Amino acid sequence: MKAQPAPLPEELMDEVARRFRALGEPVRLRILSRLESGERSVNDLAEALQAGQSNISRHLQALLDCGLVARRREGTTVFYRVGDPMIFTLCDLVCRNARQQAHEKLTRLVAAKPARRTPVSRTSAS
Amino acid sequence: MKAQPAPLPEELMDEVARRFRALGEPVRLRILSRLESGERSVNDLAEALQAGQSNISRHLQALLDCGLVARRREGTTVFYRVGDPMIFTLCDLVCRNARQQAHEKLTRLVAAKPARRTPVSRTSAS
DNA sequence: TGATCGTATGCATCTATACGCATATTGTCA
DNA sequence: TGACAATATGCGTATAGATGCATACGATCA
Repeated sequence: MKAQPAPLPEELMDEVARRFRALGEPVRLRILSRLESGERSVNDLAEALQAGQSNISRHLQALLDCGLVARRREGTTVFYRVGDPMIFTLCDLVCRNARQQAHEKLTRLVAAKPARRTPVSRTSAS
Repeated sequence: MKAQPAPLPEELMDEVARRFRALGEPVRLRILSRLESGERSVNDLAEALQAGQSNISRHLQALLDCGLVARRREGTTVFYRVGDPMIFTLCDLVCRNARQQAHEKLTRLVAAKPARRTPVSRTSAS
């Protein structure tokens, strides 16, 4: 009777990684960004993002595999839409984080006393 | 001097992608999971995760580059800690998403075909 | 100063994946 | 049924990244 608190089941962790990896691709983020305002067809996206149709199709497939988007047929065209608005919450959080760090970086640069030329700028970031 | 109207399209999106990509690696997620309970040394993590020391060191470096972890020296050992607790919010969200989808998948399977007889109740994680 | 411990890194290898091109597949219409 | 439009996919190539091994680097201590 092992009532493990189950920190995180191996398998689930891999699934989580899969999703993060899906989001870790600029093109896919751009796709999702476009989908924020509504569903789009593959060609729409390919044109808007200046990318090959097959390329976009594959990226959409990857997002679909993770359930990050959903799709709907209408004749021969397929419209993709965001599968879970949670995505944008994620992006907002990470975005804030990135801005924050960029800001800190600048602050450190300015704050670092511009003494004589640094011989070997040691990353004091430890 | 160019005064961009949108100060965060391309470049910031790439930064966001960088962070998601950093999180899109099972080993790194496991590292962060271990760090949730407090700071750990490289060797600690390597042993706990049954991985090579150099491997863990590199993963930590990758996380550090994104500011997802921070570090502190104490003698010859280096202790890493979580850089922004936001990480766990992200993981929670994605985790929920993964569970949800797993559940839906099961539901669909059951609804699709009234299986004549449940062979063995599969461990429905949720 | 030399020995040692913990960590970082150069190098080689192997796998994953992004991309373009051509083509297959699927749905619609004349 | 044939032609066409939109999407998906097989294949080859190029690049990124994960991993292990050996080793360099940095800090501590005898």
